[in-house]
Amino acid sequence: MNEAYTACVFSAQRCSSPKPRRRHESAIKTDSSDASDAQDASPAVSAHSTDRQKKSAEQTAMRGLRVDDTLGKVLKATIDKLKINKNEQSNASSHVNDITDKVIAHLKRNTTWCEEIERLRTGSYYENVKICEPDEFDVMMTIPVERVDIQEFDEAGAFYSIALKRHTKRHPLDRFLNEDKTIQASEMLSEFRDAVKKAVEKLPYQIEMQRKKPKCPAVTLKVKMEENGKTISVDFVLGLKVHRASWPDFTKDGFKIENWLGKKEKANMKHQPFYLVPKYEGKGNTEHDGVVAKDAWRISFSHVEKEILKKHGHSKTCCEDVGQKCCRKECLKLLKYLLQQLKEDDSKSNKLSSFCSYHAKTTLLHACATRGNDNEWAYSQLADCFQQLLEDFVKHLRNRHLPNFFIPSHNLLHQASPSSCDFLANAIEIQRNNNFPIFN
DNA sequence: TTATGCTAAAGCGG
DNA sequence: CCGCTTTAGCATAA
Repeated sequence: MNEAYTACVFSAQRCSSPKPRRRHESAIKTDSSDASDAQDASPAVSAHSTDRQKKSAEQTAMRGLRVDDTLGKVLKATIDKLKINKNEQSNASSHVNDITDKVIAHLKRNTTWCEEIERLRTGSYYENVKICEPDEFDVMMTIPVERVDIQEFDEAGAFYSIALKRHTKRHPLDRFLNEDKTIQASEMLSEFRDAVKKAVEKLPYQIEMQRKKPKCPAVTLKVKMEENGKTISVDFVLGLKVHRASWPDFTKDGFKIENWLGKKEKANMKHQPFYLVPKYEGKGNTEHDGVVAKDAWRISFSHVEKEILKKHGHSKTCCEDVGQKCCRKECLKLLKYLLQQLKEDDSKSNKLSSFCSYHAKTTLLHACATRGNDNEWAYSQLADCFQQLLEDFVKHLRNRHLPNFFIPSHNLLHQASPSSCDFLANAIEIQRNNNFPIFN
C-alpha cells in the first residue's frame, strides 16, 4: 500500500491540513480585467512578478488567437502557481536529507535489527508532483527480507498475518517472531519509533515528533526551519522489503500498463520487490469480528508508483528534449490542487475529509492505463486532458468505485458514503462548468 | 563506499 | 514562447 494513501486515510490531521494559501477574492475574472493587476508593488515575492509577466504574455497571445482557449490559460496560470519555490525546496530538502542521514546512521549503529536498513524516498515530492510548497516528505525505512507468507488478507488490502519464510540462518527480525513465525508488527513499530526519537533528540534542529496516530504507520517529524519560520513534516515509514518473491496473487489483474508503458516495462517492474508496512500499533485495536489487529500489515507499491511517474510516457522520449511534451503530471497536479481547494473550502462540514490525494493519483494511473497513447496527453491539449480526467474522477465517485491500481479488489472508495461522493462530484461539476473559479 | 554524469524542474532573460 | 543556468536527486562506475 502506498504510504501516502495510508498516512492520509489513517491520519485525519494530515488529510485535512489546511494550506494557508491566499486566494484572490474575485471569483471570476474576465480577460480584460487582468491589465489592472500590473500595479503590484509587493517586493521580494517573485511569484507576483512572474504572475504579472505571465499575464501580459497571455494578453499579447490573446490578440493573435482566434480560438477561445480561456480554460487553457486558466489552467496554465494555475500550474505556474503550483510550482514550488526553488530556495524553499533547497532549504527544506537539505534539512530532510541531513536529518534522514543521521537517523539512519543512528539506527544502524544502535538497533541490531536495523543494520541493513535502507532509505527509499517516496511520495509526491520525490515524484515531482508536489504542489505549492515543499512541506511534506515521505521516506520509507526498509528492512530486507527474502520471502514471506501472507496468510490472511481482506478486500481492503490489509493483511493480518505475515510470516518469515525459508530462513535457514538467523534473521535480525527473529526477535519479533511469534511461535508460528508471524511477525509482531506493533513491537517492531514501537521499537522503531523509540529509536527515531532518540536519534532525533540530539540533532541541532527544532524537531517535534508527532504523537502516534491510530492506524497511521508513519513516524512523523515536524521540523521548524530557522531560515523562514516554516514547518515541514517528514514521515518515516517502516517497511519490510520483500525481494526474491513474486507479487501476491491478488495483484494479478491490476497494474494494467501493457498498452501504456509496455509489456517489457511491466515485466521489469514486476521483478522489483514489494513492501509491507505495519498497519497498526497498540493493543485493543479490535476490528473485523473482534480479531485483535495489532499485527496487521499493508502492501505498498510506492516505489513502482514513483518509477511509473518517471517513465510516464508511451514513447521512451516523452518529455525529453528530443521528444514530445505531455501533460500527465500537470493534470495530476491540477486534480490534486482542485481536491485540496475543495477540501479547504469545505473544511467545516467535514464532508470531504475522506478524500485524499491518493484518490487523485489513482485516478490518473487508471486514466493513463486506459489512454496510453502520448497523443492523448499532448501538452497543447492540457485543457481537454484535464476535463477528461475530471470526467473519469466524477465517474468513479458516482459509482463509488475506484480500485487500487495494483489491487483491483481493493476499492479505495468503499468506506466513503454515497452522499459525500455525490457532494464531491457535484462540486467538481460546478467548477468544470465555470472555468474553475476556485483556482483564482 | 565515493565520484561523476545525467535528468527534471525552477527561474531568468530575450 | 524559447534557450540558458542552477540545483536536487538519481544511476552508474570506479
